[in-house]
This record gives sequence, structure tokens and C-alpha cells, in this order.
Amino acid sequence: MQHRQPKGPTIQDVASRAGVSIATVSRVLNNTDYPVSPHVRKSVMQAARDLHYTPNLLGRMLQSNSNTAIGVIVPTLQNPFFNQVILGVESAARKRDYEVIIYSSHRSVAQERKNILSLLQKRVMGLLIVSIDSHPTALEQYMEYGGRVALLESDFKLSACILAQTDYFSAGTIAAQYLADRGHRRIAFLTAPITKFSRQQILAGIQDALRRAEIPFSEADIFVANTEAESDTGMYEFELGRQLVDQLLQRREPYSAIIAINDITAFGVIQALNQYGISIPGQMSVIGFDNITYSGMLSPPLTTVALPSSSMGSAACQMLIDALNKEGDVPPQVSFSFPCYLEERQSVREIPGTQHPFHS
Amino acid sequence: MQHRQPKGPTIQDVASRAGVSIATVSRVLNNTDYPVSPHVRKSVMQAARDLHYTPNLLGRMLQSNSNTAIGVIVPTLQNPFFNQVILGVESAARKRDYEVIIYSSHRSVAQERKNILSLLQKRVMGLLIVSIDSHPTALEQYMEYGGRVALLESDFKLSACILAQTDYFSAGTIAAQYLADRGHRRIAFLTAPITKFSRQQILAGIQDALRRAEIPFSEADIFVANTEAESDTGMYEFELGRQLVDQLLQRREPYSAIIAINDITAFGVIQALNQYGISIPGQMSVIGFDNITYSGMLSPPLTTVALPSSSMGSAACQMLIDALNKEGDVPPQVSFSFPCYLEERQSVREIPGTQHPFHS
DNA sequence: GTGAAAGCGCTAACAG
DNA sequence: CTGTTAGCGCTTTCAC
Repeated sequence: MQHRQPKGPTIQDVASRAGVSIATVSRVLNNTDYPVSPHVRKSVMQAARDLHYTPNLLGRMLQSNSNTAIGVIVPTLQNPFFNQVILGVESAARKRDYEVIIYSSHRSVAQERKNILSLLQKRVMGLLIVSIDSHPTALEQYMEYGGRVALLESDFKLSACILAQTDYFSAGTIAAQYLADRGHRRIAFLTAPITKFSRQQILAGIQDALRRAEIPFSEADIFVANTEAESDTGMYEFELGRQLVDQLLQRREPYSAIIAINDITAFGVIQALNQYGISIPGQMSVIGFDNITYSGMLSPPLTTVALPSSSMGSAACQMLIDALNKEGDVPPQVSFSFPCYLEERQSVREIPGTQHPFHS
Repeated sequence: MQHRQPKGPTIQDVASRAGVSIATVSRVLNNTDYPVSPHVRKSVMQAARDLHYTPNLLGRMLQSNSNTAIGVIVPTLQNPFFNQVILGVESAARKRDYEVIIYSSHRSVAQERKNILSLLQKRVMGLLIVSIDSHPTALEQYMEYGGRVALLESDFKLSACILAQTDYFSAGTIAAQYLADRGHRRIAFLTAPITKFSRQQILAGIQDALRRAEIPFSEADIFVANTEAESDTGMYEFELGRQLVDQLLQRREPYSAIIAINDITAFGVIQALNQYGISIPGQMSVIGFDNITYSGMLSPPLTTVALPSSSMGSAACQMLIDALNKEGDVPPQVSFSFPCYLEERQSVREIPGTQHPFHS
């Protein structure tokens, strides 16, 4: 623990230099509507500038018990999806002159709790979190102190928070429907273990759409990785895609399309397919979920169901800040979910002879 | 500015509940070696636990004038390169029980200054920054207050800071040398405007290696984008690669290899080449710089000169924390640079009949 | 061993 | 209009 020596000028220094009291300095520097003579105001400003004074927020916050910062905790910064969420959060925060403090939990429960505690200790009373914890304990303590929480994509229940969710069911529907419409009849789903709510929902959506399109789709068409060990590099999901393609190819089923659980997995699928000399979309179509930036950079560019990462982030942030400013009683839980849409690129082909149905 | 009502228990609450003074509570909670009777210690701990007490760091920091956090400011979180830097910083910080606060300047000078000021106001006295500012003004003010700065890849001079740089000259050398060794004789360099020091160095390295290999390389072989407008999505650099390929192809020169200024640009190059039906590496070889995660996910996987992003981050962080703990006088500027290495994948072919020279 | 008290830098009554 | 003063929650002498 370091103790920096040169402690810089304080409000007191500015006061003496301007020949006024610290109260006056505080008043002009905070730009309150409190009446201060123009002359004094000027000289205070000048003194502050001369000294290169900048207020110590610790003092200010301690006294006023207010904090215009919010925290964001994501599982990792290596996945572009979360970066997009953050982007949305930051833009909403900037509009309201809030500052955002970013933490990565590195997919570690312990680290996530540390991050929450750290925010609490600094009395940052607003928190947006993509939690990987299965227990809300840390968040509950946070809320006991008056902290407000916005949960993004959570697997557990927490009362009196803002809950932002992606409509994963629709996402699944959109992907499957799209494939069905292009004439695909043998479709495989490649995924990490279906442990998380989001994955269950995607699968349910796929099943629903395929059933309605009267396309056979059974357990056997679902290729699930046997282990889950999310790595920080995003390489786990990529490897997953590669391996699952191996399994799929061994099956020797006449699949014409693959739905991958997310874009990174789809990247793995595409690379494996390329290496086997299977052309995309000529011999095999591929579709993913997320629409991360790099999806458009592949060859061929990946068709994918875009998830509302950044708008979810900004909406949640907006609601959080509103809640923060609404003094008094904690509002009940409010939850909302965002729609997905198809980002059509070039990894899915239309099977000749297909007639396009019209849907709403 | 919100004023949260429920202010949670303070040290005073713990003290009354345990029937002791706040001084005692402070002593046991801080785990000092100060003598406290085991019995009292126990009851204080218990009281704190009962109350779910967590100390208010604002008070603590204000009093002790110490802060075990450091800030990191990067131009954007959308570029995986900076994420890797952050990863390195975080791992070094974690080892020393420092916390890292991440900010993105969004490539805006104004935002960057705001971030610096914000850190200063919270009296976070250590800062690692990849600055996009051309003036060190904000940093100088920061240092006046006793803040210590580690500059990553800066274009300006700042005294008494830690300066971490990549050896871009070597990076350029490595790429060009590698190509030369595989028998390439017509090589093009595709780049954003050569305004930054890093780009100049890469070019110089390329020129140097090519000269030594006696391979002709002139101004005409350098394809420079006419505008620079870094977008936050990373798409600018990608588009750049695509456009520059167009220019290159129109020239109808028998190039056999392309050096792209970074991986994202190389992604654009590869996509454009693919769309023109030019096979990689069969008809054209491509090499980049950075070695971001996605480089291995392309088809074909990109051969690239790996830049020491994360080790640079962790080394700089380590030095910064050391400097922070070394009380007293500010040390003189210390600078160091990290080596690059070749990450050999599949986007460069060896031209038949090439004999491998042996180098050190 | 333990407690009382003096601040850290700041804001916000309250007096003048 | 301006200054005095009482804390915000905490650490840390200094007494006992």
C-alpha cells in the first residue's frame, strides 16, 4: 500500500490564494446557483487554475454521499459480444454524465464477488452485471447497502432489480425458420452443453420453428460438446466448433445446414469445413448467433442472428440510472427483453426449387 | 446526482454492537499487528458479520491517502489487441493485490482527458495508458499531483514515466525476412497513413530487411490509404484492406505476397482476395502484425508477426506498481521494449526452388 | 489492551 | 454575498 507524498493542492490552498473561505471556493467550483459576486468568482477560478487544482472526489463523495459512476462487470473482455454490451452502456451513461467503471470477472465467481465488493466499498451504487455466479449472495449484500442492480442475462432470480434479457427463443426461431425457408431439410445444431438458460431457449426456438415447418429434427441432430471450459481467449468455443464438425461428418448424414450456438463456434465450424474441402455455402450452409464484428470478416461472411448486445446495454444502463435518481423506495423488479434480427450474409445458400412462403 | 438513502452500517454501528470503540474495530478489521485481546477481536468480527458490514473505502482513502488501484486507458475495447494488453495488466495487478480500473477513450482526446482527470480526482495514483493525445498536458497535471504514469506506445515525450514500447522495427524486419526466405521477390505493403511512429518503424524494418535481401522495394510498392478515420468497430481497418487490394490488383504487377499493417487489415485483404477468386496462399501470400485471437480463426489461418501485447501490459504494470510503492523521489524515465516473434500459420506459401538460408 | 480525539478534503446548514 | 462550523467514515497518534 503506497502513500504518495506530493498531495497536491486542496480546497484550502485555493481559498487562501484567492483570499476567501473554503465555502466560497466550494460554491464557485461546484457552479451552484448560490449567489457569489462575479469578482470573487473570477479570482477563485483564477486561483484554482494557477494551482492546477482539481477537487478530491473522495472528500466530496464522502460528504455528499453521492456518486455519479456506475460499474459494469462482464465475464470477459476477450469476447466481442460483451464489448458491444459495454459500448451500449457507455453511450447511455455518457448522455447522463455518468462515468462507467469496467471490470472483468474472468469467468471466476470469486473474482466477480471481489469486483462487486470493490464497487460497494467505493460506494458506487449502480451496477450492470453479466453474472456467472449461480448465487445472488454478493448482489444481495450490494443491494442491502442501497445499491441498484441491472442483471443482463442472468440465470438466477433477484428481486427488485432491472432484468434485461435477449429473446433467445425468437433467435432460435429466426435461424431455423430462415434455413427452412431456403429449402433446408436436414439441419444440425452444434452447441456447448445446454446448461444455461439462453442455450435452452435457443434450442427450444429451433425445435419450435422446425416442428411448424414440418422438418424432422431429433436428439440425434443435436451435437453437444461433452465438456465446458470457457477459456478467456474465446478459443474454447472455436475449438468446439471444429470438433463438432468432425463428429457430424463421421455420421455421414446428408446435412445441408449447421446452426452453431454462437458466432465463434461458427468460426470453428467454417474453418474445419474449409479444411475438409467442403465449400460454404455450396455444400454446407452455416448460421450463427451474436453478430460479432468479425462475423463479417470471414470468408464467406457469416450469416447470423444478431443479438441486441449494445442496445440491451444502453437500455439497461438508462433504466439503472433512472432508478438511481429516483430517490426513496426500491421499485419492484422490472424486466424487458429485446428482439433479435437476421443479419444475412453469405454462408447460407438457397436450395434450388424452393418456393418462398410469405410470413408476417 | 443521486443520494441513496439506505446508507448501510458504519464502523460506528459495528463498534456499538460489539461494545467497543471505533478505534478497536478499525484495528481488528484492518488486521494490524496492533495488540487486541482475542476475545474482543472475536466479538468485533462477529458484529461486523452480523451487520454485513463492509468498510467505506472513501473514508479510508481520504484518511490514509492511499489507494491500491491503478487505471488503464485504452483507445478502444473493440480491438482485441488492447484487450490482450489489459489481460496482461490485470494479471500483474492481481499478483500484487491491486485493482485495475479500465477506461476506454473511444479514440477521443477529450474523453481521454476526462478519464485521466477522473482517475486523478479519485486519487488513483497509477495509470497505464495507450494515449491517442498528441499533448501530454493532462498527464503532466496528473503527475503534478504525484501520479505515476506508464506510457504504452506513445507518440510524445513525457519525462519521469515508464515507457513501454514494441520493437516495431524488428517486427517489420521479421515479416519481410520471412517472405524473402520463402522466395518472394515482389512484395507489397498495405497500410494506413504512415503518421504514427509505430507504422514508420514497421516500414523502416521492412525496407531494411528487403534491402539486405536484395529485393527491390520502392515507393510504388507501398499502398497507403488516403484517409484515416479509425472507427470503433475496427471496421475501418478492415475496409482499408479491401480497398487497397483493389488498387493493388489494378496495378497488374506480379506480386506474390502482401504485408498488411495489422491483422484486421489483413482480414480485409483476405476477404477481398477470396472474392476475386485468388487463392491464399496459392496465388498470393498474406502476412499481418498483432496476432489477435481471430487470426487463427480465418481460412486460411493467418501467418502474422505476434506483438507482445500482454507481456508488455504485465511488465509495464509491474514496474508501475513498483514505482508506486517506492516512496519519495520520482525516478527518471525508464523505457523498455519487447521483442516480437513470428506466428507461422497457413497464409504464406513457399515458392518452389527456394533454398533456405541459415540466419542467426 | 483500549478509548478519545484530531483530522483527511469536502459540502451544506447556519450565521452574519 | 461571505464565512464559520459541523460532520461524512475512517485511521492513527496519544493517553490511560
